[in-house]
Amino acid sequence: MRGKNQQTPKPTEAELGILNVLWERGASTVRDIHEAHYRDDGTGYTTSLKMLQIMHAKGLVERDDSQRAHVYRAAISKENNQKRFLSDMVQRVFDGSPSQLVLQALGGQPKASREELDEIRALLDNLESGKRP
Amino acid sequence: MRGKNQQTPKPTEAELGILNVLWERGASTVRDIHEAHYRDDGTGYTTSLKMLQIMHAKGLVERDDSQRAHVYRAAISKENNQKRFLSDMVQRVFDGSPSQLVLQALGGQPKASREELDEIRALLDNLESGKRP
DNA sequence: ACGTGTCAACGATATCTCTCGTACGTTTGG
DNA sequence: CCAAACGTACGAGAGATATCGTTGACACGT
Repeated sequence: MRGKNQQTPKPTEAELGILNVLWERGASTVRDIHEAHYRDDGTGYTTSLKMLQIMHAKGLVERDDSQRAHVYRAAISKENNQKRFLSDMVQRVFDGSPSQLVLQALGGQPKASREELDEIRALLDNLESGKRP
Repeated sequence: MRGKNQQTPKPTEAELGILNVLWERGASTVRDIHEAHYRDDGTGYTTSLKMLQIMHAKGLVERDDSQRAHVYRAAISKENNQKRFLSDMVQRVFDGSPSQLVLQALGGQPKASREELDEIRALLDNLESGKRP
């Protein structure tokens, strides 16, 4: 089905919520994920299950079905997913200019702390001094 | 109409494409927008029209219907929309940490030019010296 | 006055995402 | 040994998004 597709599709809203659980807890059963993420909103267990199945069909998660309760884990890394969303957003909202995004992000309401600013500055120094292949 | 709901909904994918055209060209007729944006993909004219009508109903665009060919213009600024998307994304993909987004954006593949890096550095200096909301 | 072409308005449809109910198999406690 | 609990699979269906066809109004040249 997806033999040639080099790229997994971009996760949807609900899928992202599940992926966040997997990135945080590591490999988990459907029950675990459901308890951790859908505790309050009254969502049914089968909804979680269906989500995982869909995500598995899309290649977003992998699973170990050797046990009765299948164990799912994220098939893409959190950082990779962040880059994916980032580049999509740069393309669609920031005219393909990453720095424009950075400027807007730094000037935004949720202010970055002093430490974080320093961290960013450090990264800037790193980028400027050594050209990384 | 401006009393209670001052928040326009977040633009969808297709709506964003149209908004980009409006931000670039300024106020335009449906025909203009259609020619500029849907030239290649064979999308019909009525599709463009319908999108503009939907966006108008949502408050994403305003229009001047004094002429026969109505003239549409964006009802939200590009910068505002960028902030909107940015904060949504920070929340959903970056655990609410804007600096994490910045770090990922700077470290990513898409080249950030020397000039852009300097610009970012300048902004950093600005942020550290004087606090201006 | 009339036909031709452009336009807005509206409804119908296809597709995607998310949710749940039901069916059915497996494990386990009494 | 059997029933209750737990697990997966599957399909139906609600809601949103995007696309298109059709209809009627209006302007303009001849």
